[in-house]
Amino acid sequence: MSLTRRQIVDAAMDILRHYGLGDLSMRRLARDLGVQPGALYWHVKNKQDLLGVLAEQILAEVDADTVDPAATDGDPVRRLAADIRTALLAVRDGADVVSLAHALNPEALPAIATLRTLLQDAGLTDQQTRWGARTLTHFILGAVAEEQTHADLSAAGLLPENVRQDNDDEAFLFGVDAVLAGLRAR
Amino acid sequence: MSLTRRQIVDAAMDILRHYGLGDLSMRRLARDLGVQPGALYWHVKNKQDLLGVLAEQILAEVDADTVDPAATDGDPVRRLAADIRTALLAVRDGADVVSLAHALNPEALPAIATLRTLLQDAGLTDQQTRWGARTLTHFILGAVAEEQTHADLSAAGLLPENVRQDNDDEAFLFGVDAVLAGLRAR
DNA sequence: ACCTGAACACCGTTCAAGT
DNA sequence: ACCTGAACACCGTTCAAGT
Repeated sequence: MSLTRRQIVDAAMDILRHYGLGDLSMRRLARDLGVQPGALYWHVKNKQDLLGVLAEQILAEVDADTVDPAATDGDPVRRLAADIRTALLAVRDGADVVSLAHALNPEALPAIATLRTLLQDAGLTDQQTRWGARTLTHFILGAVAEEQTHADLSAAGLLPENVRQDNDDEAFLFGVDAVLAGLRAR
Repeated sequence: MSLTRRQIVDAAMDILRHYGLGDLSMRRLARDLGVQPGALYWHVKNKQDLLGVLAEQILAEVDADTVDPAATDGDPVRRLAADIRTALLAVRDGADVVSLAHALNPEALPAIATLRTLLQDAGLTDQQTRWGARTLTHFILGAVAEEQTHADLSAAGLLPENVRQDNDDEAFLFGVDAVLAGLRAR
């Protein structure tokens, strides 16, 4: 049986989950698959391309939950933001991976496109929707990336003295709510 | 005359300005300075340390402007945010460099600490201040990083089809204002 | 069609040894 | 004190040649 794109993506996801983005190299990936590095390039354009696929996969189950319109608890945007955060936290350096992918190709991530749709539905103008979605996206990715870096640092060695252990869940929702309140106040 | 920490930092800043973060390697830096790579490690702990110093320098002139309390035009937080953005935009990949530094050591960047101070002065509670500052910081760094990535991509090759050329200045201030309005509505 | 072998052009960091 | 030389353990990517 020959190597598969799926196998490559799965092995990459494994490295990400267990060792983080710093350990995810094409060579390490090839080693894990028992194959020469060059073999990967038959199935995948390059590393960026691979990271893009990983980013999509990290956010994949988010939309499934969100399509469900029956949930009546709270603001839908708030819920989607929380779901995205959960998905990012489920994978080591998830926020960094998605940030990279998002930087190179926004619009490619459905979960984030959905943010827009929901804002649009809430009755904002087109421009408010676009800029509002960008504001929220930057906040979400930045906040979770900080959480994960913090977690990595305190797991590995010392983090620089200040162990300001804020409640991350609360802080996150505080930020989301602030942005949403601000958007509606426009 | 022997090599100096200052020379190293200045040469690094030069590479950053003209070629970007992707070209800023310790070996390239050594080559530019006419010295062996190992020599750098006498003056600088490691690359992360160097990037931290660069981040501080990128944001250095921001505080100078902001200490001036005589300016009466508009919200001081809004002005500071705009000043930070300007400082970041002045250097290639400035937002990425500062994001890296901020991830590894928040509190180390005075300009960003000032954001907190200003929010505190505006009469928010301690928690609102901390979380509000985080929200704003993530937005600022994320928004400018996106601007610069976009600029890099359109300068280098093709950016993926969608040349959504929004007005970045307006979009940025829109985001800042939304967050600020949201904070005050709490 | 799919992969190996081998190369090209790089990295960050350490450290004995020199001056 | 400060730097060189040389090494260690890596990178991403390409591509002729094999099967």
